[in-house]
Amino acid sequence: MIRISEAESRVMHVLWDNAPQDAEAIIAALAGSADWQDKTIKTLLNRLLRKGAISAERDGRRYLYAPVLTREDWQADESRSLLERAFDGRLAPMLAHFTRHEKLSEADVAELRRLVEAIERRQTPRTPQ
Amino acid sequence: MIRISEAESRVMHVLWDNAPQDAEAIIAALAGSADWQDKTIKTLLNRLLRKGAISAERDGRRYLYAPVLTREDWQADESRSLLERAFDGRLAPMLAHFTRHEKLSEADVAELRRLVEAIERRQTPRTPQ
DNA sequence: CAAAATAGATTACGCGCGTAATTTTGTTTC
DNA sequence: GAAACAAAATTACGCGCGTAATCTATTTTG
Repeated sequence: MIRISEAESRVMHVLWDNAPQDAEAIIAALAGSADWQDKTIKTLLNRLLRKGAISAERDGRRYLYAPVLTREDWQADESRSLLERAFDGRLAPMLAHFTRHEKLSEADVAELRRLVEAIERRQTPRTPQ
Repeated sequence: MIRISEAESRVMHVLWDNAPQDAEAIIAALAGSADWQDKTIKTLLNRLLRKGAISAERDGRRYLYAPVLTREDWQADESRSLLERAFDGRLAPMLAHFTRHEKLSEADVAELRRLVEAIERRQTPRTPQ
């Protein structure tokens, strides 16, 4: 599993939103959110490359970078890590935590209800045939 | 916010399950799960002390350690961190991820349904008065 | 073509972490 | 009381991370 650091993940977000991009564009995209020198971002790009989290295709004198690790796979890795580390792998307590401790908008609640119902339909066919 | 490392959190789990305990008991409790020398665990205890995550009360020639950081607070910190880092702070996509990608037992689903309904009762009183 | 600019590659450096070993201090035993 | 033991305190060390600066090679400009 490709493990990326917090700082590296911020660079990944830029590429997940739009790829491929060259270093200059990535630096520009991060100018607002992160207070980093351009060299810092180059370092992060190189580390991501070495880890195989992104690819680099030469384009003249520059490289075009693109994600290899997908956002979904990374979210899955991080989520599973939290689940194991903090909730002993048990999903229900974790979901209970989120619903109790995070403020849910009405839209969140509606979404959650839809999810539950979708799962129930898939999992426990209520009236067979 | 008290930040503890992965290894440190394993020591915390022992104390969350049972406190106070002396170093020897903690070492014994970890003997099965972690493959650590006793010195390693002592180091982790000292780091947790310096961070203020645990307390140590002298008891003869030993210390009795107890959590200061609670399991619930730590779970909340870690959960929020994941939510921000990986899901841009938006809860619905995160919940969707969990329900889609993790295998839910029937008990999980039932629990989830109870949660949704509890939230709905609290949040959107369906038929006022 | 020489000089300047620039993208990328290499190197840097302090800090926390994982993983202990060594040293000190206080207690128990002969 | 000296020796042995044990618990705690201190020190160690390589690695990744955050955060760059410096070096190198190539392109652009005058």
